[in-house]
Formats: sequence, C-alpha cells, structure tokens
Amino acid sequence: MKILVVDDEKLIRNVVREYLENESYEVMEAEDGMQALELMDRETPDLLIVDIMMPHMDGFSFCKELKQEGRNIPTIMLSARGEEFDKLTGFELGIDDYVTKPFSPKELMARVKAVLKRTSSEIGKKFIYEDLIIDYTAHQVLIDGSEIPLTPKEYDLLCYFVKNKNIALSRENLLNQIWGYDFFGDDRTIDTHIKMLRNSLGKYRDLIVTVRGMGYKLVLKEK
Amino acid sequence: MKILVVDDEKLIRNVVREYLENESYEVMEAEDGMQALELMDRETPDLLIVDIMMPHMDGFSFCKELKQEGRNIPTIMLSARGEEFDKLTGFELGIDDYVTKPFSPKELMARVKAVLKRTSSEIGKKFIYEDLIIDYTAHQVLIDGSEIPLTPKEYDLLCYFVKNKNIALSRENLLNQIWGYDFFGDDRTIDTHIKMLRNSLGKYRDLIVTVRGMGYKLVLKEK
DNA sequence: CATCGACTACTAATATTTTCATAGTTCCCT
DNA sequence: AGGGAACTATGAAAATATTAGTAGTCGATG
Repeated sequence: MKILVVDDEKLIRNVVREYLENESYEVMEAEDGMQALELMDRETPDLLIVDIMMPHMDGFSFCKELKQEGRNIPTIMLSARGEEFDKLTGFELGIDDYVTKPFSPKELMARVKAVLKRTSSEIGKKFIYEDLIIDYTAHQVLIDGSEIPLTPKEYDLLCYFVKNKNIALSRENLLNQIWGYDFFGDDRTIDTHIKMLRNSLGKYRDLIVTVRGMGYKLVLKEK
Repeated sequence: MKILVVDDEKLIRNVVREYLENESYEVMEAEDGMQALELMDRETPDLLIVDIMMPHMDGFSFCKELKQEGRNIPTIMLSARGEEFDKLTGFELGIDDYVTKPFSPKELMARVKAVLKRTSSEIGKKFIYEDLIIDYTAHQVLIDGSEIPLTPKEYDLLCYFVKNKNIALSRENLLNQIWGYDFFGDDRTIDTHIKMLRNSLGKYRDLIVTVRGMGYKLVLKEK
C-alpha cells in the first residue's frame, strides 16, 4: 500500500513516515499541494494524508482540486489543535477521516487502517459490459456467469484494451506496454495473441477490431 | 450487536441509548465501573461506551481493570470538553476511539460503526465453510470435526487466504504479508508451502487455486 | 541431540509464448 | 475489374516459462 503524506513541515512528515513504514506501508512525501499533484501523475498512492495548513494551497483546496480532476483517493486530513475542522465541508470533499495534532502513533495508524479497510472493500474492482465481466481482484473473466480461462498474456491484453477502450493501439504500443520495452521479438506475435484472445472471448470476439495498417482496438458500444 | 453504556449521568445514558436503539443496537446501561464489571460477568457486550468521569472508578481505571482481567472489548471513551483525553494512555489501554461531549448523534454513530467494523474482524472468532472450521481463538483448524495439524506457516497462510478470499494474491504479496518485508528468499518457497497446505487440507485442497503467472487464490463458492 | 519445520535445489510435468510458414484479405493502381 | 503489394489470420511446431512434486540440508527449539 502506497501512502502519500502532504505536509510542509519536514518534522511531521518524518514522524508520520516512521509510523507508516513501521507498519510496512510504502511512503511518499510532498511539501505542498502542487508537488503532490505532480507526484500523483507518476505514482498512484492508495491513501493521502494531508495537512490542512500549507503554503501555496491549503488542504481543502487541494482536495477540491483532486475532486475536480475526478481523482478519487481515500484521504485523511491533519488539523492542528484549534484549527476548526469543518466536518461538513470536509466530508463533502471526500475526506474520509481527520486527525487532530498532536496525535498518537496508534491513533493515526488506527485511522489509516480503518479508512483503507473501508474504502478497499467499496472498490469492488470490476469491469462490466453486458455479460462480460472482468473481476480484477479475483483476476478472472466471466462470460455469461462462467469463468473463461485466459493465459496471463491474454488477460493482460484484455485489461489493457479495456483500459484503453475505443482507442486504436499500435502493435508497437501493445508490445511496449504489455511485453515491456525490452522485448525484441516479432511483430506477428501480437497477431497470434489477438487470435487466441478472440477465440477465448467467444461471442465477444468481435469487440476486438483490426485497424488495418495500424493495430487493434477494443470497440464498446455505448448504451 | 450489544453495546454497554457506562456513565453516571442518567441523561447521557438515555440520549445515547436512544441513538443506538434507533440504529437497532441492543443497549445495556451501567452507572459506574463496578456495576459494569458485574454486568459483564453475565452479559457479553460487543462494544463499550465509557465516560471518563465517573464516581468510584473513572473510565481509565475501569479500562485498566478490564485489560488486567484479560478482557478485550472494543471501547469508545466519552470525555467532556475541557477534560484532556490522554491519547497515549488511552490507546495503550486498548481504547479504540473517543468522542468529546457535547457530541452529535451522527458523530457518535459514525464512531460506533467504525469501531465495530474495525474490530469485528478480530472478534469473529471462527471461520466456517461447510466442514472446514478455523477457530481463531483456539488457533486450530477442524475438518469434519477433527483437528488437522498445521505448521505455523500453514496456519498463517490459510488465515491470510481466508481473510482475502476470492482475491488473487501474488507471490510477492504473500511473501510480504506473511513472511514480512525483510524476507529475501526464493519465490518457490511459497509453492512448497502451498503444496503442504493443500495436502493438509485434504478434501478441501482444491479451495486453493493457482492463478498461473500471478499467484494463488482461495475460492469459496457462495451459497 | 533428536525432531520438526522452513527453505532450497533439482526434476518432472504442464502450460504458455513465440516463431514461422501458409492462406486469406484488403486496398490501391492501372 | 484484374493484378499485385501489403497486410492480417490461422495452424502447428519449437522454444520458454511456470508450477508441482521430491528429496535433502539447515537451523531452531524443546
């Protein structure tokens, strides 16, 4: 689990980092909202711990910004004693909990765990299109309710297509993203895997459309 | 769910009772620590809500007493504004959360639910699936009513699988969670333990499904 | 010091990935 | 419309990768 701590005080960041790492969370730090937003383009933390008072951009504005960008990440707010935490505003902004400084390690950890538990169960990570269901947590694909066996590459391919639905993907792109940049094999390899994925998809084989001279794309009709 | 409210003020007890019963919890009351301890010999509440300030025995002493008796019950502390809630002491005594008077119904209920949710997994003393029973308190596993011997690692593995049922777990995840982040051994170690766990599980060996290229998962059919 | 469990190395058994040859399409040009 | 170039689909075999199973060493623990 990756946790991003956003606070301008290095001391606080260090303390929080220590507690978190002690419980084997992976910790990232940002000094302010700007830095945090930047970082989040590259990394995908599972939880944010954000101080209300920060230079440039306070905690509330930061959360507002996140919400507008459509990012939906569990968030715990840190407020100094005396600062009134406006619960109504806070919870509307999707803040899951808050902790008042000074806080005990145990308290913070309890909140972190509670929030993660609460939110992770809500994310029932599934993709659903008619009778085609990808259950990411179970790592399986269902068609008409029964599991269809996919090889790892087929599964990866399908997930990547779903993630980039209706976008034409070049063979080069697919090779780089799924096989990795260090793969130097034949282009035709893709064709073979597409063939096998189509076979596995049965009645949904036509979702994968050939883009001649370019690559393939997954086409989903909107409803 | 049974909740025991320990407070010397009848008014507070009534208010809390009303909120709780409104959410269909079963409520018991005690005027002080002595009474509460007595009551707990007969009843087994799932949660305590305890005022700090009470005659005869204050909230902290009460919790200390509980802890010494080895009772381990989720507890929420009520503190009046101005009374300093000593977080360090509190959390060390196993207090899970605290609410400052005056509190809003909504806040108290949110805390109650959060604490119950957080702790209920720990209270769930048994896991039952058909003839497979994990008795967490007795730290043993039964199949068809008779105990099957498991090595520590096998037991840990099984519990972790049960906790994450129907979720595909990568070897890395298993290694990190069960062996710890400081383990730098061979991936294949897992395979061996899986094999042994399967053997131990006898007729339930197939519950553990390999997810090729990924890891393993415990599959439980819903009923 | 004897036993048990954890771990590693090795081998066998499977499953997957890749390559490659061939057949089939599409598209463009005349 | 016909021919050819370029591209894609498919099937099967070869090459790899992954997992299961076996055996044995190491080290902790009673």
